[in-house]
Amino acid sequence: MKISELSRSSGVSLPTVKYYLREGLLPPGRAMGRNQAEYGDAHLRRLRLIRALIDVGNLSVAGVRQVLQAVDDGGLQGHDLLGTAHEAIAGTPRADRGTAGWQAARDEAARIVADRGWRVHDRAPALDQLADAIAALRELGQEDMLAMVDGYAEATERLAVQEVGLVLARGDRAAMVEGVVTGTVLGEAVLTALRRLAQEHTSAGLTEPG
Amino acid sequence: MKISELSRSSGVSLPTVKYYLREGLLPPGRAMGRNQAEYGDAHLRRLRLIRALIDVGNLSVAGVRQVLQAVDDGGLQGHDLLGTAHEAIAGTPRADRGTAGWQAARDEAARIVADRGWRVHDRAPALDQLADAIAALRELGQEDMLAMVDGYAEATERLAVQEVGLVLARGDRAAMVEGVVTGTVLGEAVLTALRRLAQEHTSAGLTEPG
DNA sequence: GATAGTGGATAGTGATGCTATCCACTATGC
DNA sequence: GCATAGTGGATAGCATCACTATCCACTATC
Repeated sequence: MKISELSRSSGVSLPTVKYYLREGLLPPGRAMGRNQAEYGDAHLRRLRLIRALIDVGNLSVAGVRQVLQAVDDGGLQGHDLLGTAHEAIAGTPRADRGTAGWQAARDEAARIVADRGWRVHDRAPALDQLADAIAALRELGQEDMLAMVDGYAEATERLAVQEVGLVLARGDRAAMVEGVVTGTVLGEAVLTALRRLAQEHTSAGLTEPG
Repeated sequence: MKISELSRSSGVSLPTVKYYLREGLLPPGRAMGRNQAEYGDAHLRRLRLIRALIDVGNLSVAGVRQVLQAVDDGGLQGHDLLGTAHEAIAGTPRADRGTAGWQAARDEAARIVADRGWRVHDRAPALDQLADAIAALRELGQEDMLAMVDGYAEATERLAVQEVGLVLARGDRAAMVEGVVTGTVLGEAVLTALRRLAQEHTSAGLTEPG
């Protein structure tokens, strides 16, 4: 497959394909001459994955690169890969990390996790993100919302068992790796979309006469 | 309170406060003279809300403006406000909407919702987002992940009842409005952070010997 | 009366994610 | 065998976004 065909069959514009090649998101094709290279099905798949991570998962190009490097790192096991994926989707940290209010929220986050008996790395980016959200809720005087935390934790724990089981069920490593990435990023997109729909339905039912 | 004090006590730089004023995110202060205005507690609260939506909720400035306009629109009831919030956080749509694969995914999304008996507006942005994610999963050959959809829907439905109940429990309209916005946006941040932590815990437990 | 600060306007900045153009060269179709 | 379309590679340009900086005439405050 030539680069133009790769572009056509993926729906990604040719300059953009070249851009991804430059940025190292897409591995170079097999060189067939000075100015000719052959791209395969793996490239097409990879290109689709890139677009999904960017469009659906809202990852930055840099985040995608990080994820893909982890995917390509044959030495990485499932669990470490998950950590890398989480780091890549973490995004820019809030400015107020380090203030007293944030530290308190961070402690609260650690306590929530500990109370559940969850064993997570204490430098997990998600802990900081949880602290960000808790700090913001407190700062805004919306602490009553924190009553939801238990429900969220309970639900996500149950779901995580299914999710991890699903990925492990695949058996071979390559498929598991892809499963971790897509499960983490696209699964999140599915979950939040469903959450919004559920909210809409429930809010209509509880606040309207019909 | 003068603008400099507003800046200082919110932690937002003065040029940025001016920028938010220009952009209409922050209402102008009460003019006390040609070049002097008075800002109150409401401005401080609003500024904190803006930062939370931007930093924690990953909203764009335009999205924040949309949300805040809805918040300030006294005529909007709880349910419509929720819709507006969902529109504001929707972001840029995927390019491939309209392809056959996407349409199929969109139909699937509609069916999932219908099977649950959820009554949602059929132009809800979350339906398109769900379709985006489903289409991406199918395109990548990760359809086995769709087995999670039931679990997600079940969980989010249960949570939505609690969430909506929590907001309704507030009684007065202004507090409910703030609750909808923070519950939607910051609640999502809390949920996804917890999801990642739960995954990490579960993955460690199921894939490692310890 | 000096000075620091104000609201308002306008311009500049850095990052990001492409997009466009140019180049020397080559596969391909006639 | 030769025109032409396409190639890999390099470099430059562009639009958007979220600020950030500067300037201004003016005024509150010490």
